[in-house]
Amino acid sequence: MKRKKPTIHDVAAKAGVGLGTVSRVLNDHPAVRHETRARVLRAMEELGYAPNPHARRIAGGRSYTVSVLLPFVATEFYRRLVEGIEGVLLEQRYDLALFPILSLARLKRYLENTTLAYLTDGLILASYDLTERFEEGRLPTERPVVLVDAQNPRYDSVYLDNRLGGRLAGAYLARFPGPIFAIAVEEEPDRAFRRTVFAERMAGFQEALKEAGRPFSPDRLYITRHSQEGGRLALRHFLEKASPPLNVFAGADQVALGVLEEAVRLGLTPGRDVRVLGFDGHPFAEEAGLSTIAQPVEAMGARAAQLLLERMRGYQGPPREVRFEPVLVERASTGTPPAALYVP
Amino acid sequence: MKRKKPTIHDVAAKAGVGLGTVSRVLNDHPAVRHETRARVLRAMEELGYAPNPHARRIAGGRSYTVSVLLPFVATEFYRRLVEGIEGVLLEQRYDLALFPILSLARLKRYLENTTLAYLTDGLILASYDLTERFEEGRLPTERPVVLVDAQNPRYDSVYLDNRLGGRLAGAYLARFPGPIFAIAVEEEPDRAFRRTVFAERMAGFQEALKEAGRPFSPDRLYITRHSQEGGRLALRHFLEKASPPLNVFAGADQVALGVLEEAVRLGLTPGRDVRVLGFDGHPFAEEAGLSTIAQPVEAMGARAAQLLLERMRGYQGPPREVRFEPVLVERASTGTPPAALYVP
DNA sequence: AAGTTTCCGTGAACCGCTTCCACCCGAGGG
DNA sequence: CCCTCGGGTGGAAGCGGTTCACGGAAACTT
Repeated sequence: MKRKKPTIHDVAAKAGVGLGTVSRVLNDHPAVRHETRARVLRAMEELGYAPNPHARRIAGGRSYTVSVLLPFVATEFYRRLVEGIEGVLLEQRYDLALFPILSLARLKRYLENTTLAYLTDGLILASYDLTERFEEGRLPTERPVVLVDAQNPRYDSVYLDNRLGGRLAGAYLARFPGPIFAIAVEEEPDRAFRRTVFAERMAGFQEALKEAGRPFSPDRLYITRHSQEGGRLALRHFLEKASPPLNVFAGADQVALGVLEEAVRLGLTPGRDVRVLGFDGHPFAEEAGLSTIAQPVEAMGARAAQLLLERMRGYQGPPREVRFEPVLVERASTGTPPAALYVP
Repeated sequence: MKRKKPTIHDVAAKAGVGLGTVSRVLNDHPAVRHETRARVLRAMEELGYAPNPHARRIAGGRSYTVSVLLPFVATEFYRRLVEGIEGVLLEQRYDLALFPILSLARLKRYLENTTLAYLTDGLILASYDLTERFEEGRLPTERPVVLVDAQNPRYDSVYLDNRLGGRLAGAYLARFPGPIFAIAVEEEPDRAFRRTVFAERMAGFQEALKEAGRPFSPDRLYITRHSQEGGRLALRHFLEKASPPLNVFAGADQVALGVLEEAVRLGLTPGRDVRVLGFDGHPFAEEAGLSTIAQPVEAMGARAAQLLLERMRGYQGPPREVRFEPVLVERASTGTPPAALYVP
């Protein structure tokens, strides 16, 4: 005997008021006498009533849910990003629904406008700038949209200045003796998933090296997947071309970690024989004593959520671009600060 | 001049048919003449019409969306799981919405029944068995529910026999000379997030060792977080108690990787001085030459999705428990099969 | 040829909620 | 004492669909 869920009608009946009043209570409308409101709230409580987001949305109200479209890679970056978004949303009693873009087939589905993803109150698009795949560069939704980790002239966007990050890395490594190598993360073969962040980091890096009078030669660049294994392979490759000490800039912490490990495995001392600089500033970089160009991922997520909330509340201004700046964090892997990388 | 989205009415008018007919076309109802159907479809096409999931759901139909509640930890396990689920769903033209349980506060929110998560066509609950937090152990939803990576007598569930996995590990390591150590992954302090999988693995492990006549003494167990760093610390700890060769069973691949690295760093040879066996069978284990107790995560996800689809299509039988069995995969880290762990 | 079926279609009712207009009532103004 | 005004409230209309009772026409029956 499964009792049906109570509706607004049940609440109205129980509280002895009209439907409109219940709805007003639900939406914090001011024109309800305090005493009436209390009565309605009590009725809801007793019935175990909870409003139906579908119905609210259909009726032109809010569903109090925000969609986040993201590549669901099991990576620290997205964990941190979602955490940042979540923090702000939770505070405002909003819910979060994640829509992973796992495959090209799935992407196609998101390009149609059939999905729930487009029908919540707002949309955050992470990393992939899908807009270019639509006519006029607009997503098939009337709801507010914010991009994170991507730039776009048509929508609010929050991004990291990756070029600057690359420059910081270049300027820093240029100060050390020994040849300088770099590892770029390879782009997805499929154009749909292509991103430019890694390319930007490398561009900035080479720019800064040039300015420092130590131009970067292309044969010192190694391109690999976003994995530790990639870092390992890279280091071995570099060691065939030059002998220690050498300096390595990896476009991602994950990869840098691989370099570090391979160095140890080969009996080299990080920070002396091999200086390694990563990019991301993920928590595990700290554990590993990895110097890195840190990006404030959580803050970026939070900011994106804030921008979205403002739009959802009616803000109509022109698209805003919020630029975040990465910061160089020195640790043992580049040999400068704390004592040793590794204290047994 | 943003044109409003076309509705079913627009389609009906354009195609010169009634609303009911359009709806029937939408739902693949057989009682529509072929020619009429074609006309309606053409009208939809021309108008760029797409049905509104909220409205469909509200009207008692399907929203063609499935929710997955999961701990959003950036770990291979969940990536693989979601991939498995996604594969089946996509095939059936269903969408997937992820609801991350990031914090206790968020969990509380999911315990209320306000969220969208409970209002899609079905629900997959990963890892956390939230049911015990509700009266009568039932989630606040009438929709079908399937649990993965957890067992439950009230709902369909798909799980791995972790105890068996532990037994496999125990029986295998018991064959090698040298002391046997184990690393367990620590449980979340908060009861809400507590899981039992790691405990089960260890229980099976100790059981098998005992049966093999090599009972496990508790002081050879090290408990740590689910990270590589944890594996590192563990190995150093073990080396204080015994000298190589020794055998280590880690409750998770991630941790096992840390052991492997630390071994190399200390100049020990994996597979000879230190034999390491992980648990999970993630792709990176293969790259690293790590022996492991592999679990078919994708298959588990796929199966869960299938069970859910069956329920959504009306299957009414009693709860089903689908048990998956892990498999031992031997690689270089336990020294037996392929030549060397590491080929420069 | 009239009575049944079968096949297709139609549109009203309804899902659970928001919104808006109408209405009531007591207070303040003339 | 009559009017106006505005806060508080009730409920009809409508959001975009699904469903179901119902009906017209063509295809079968005797």
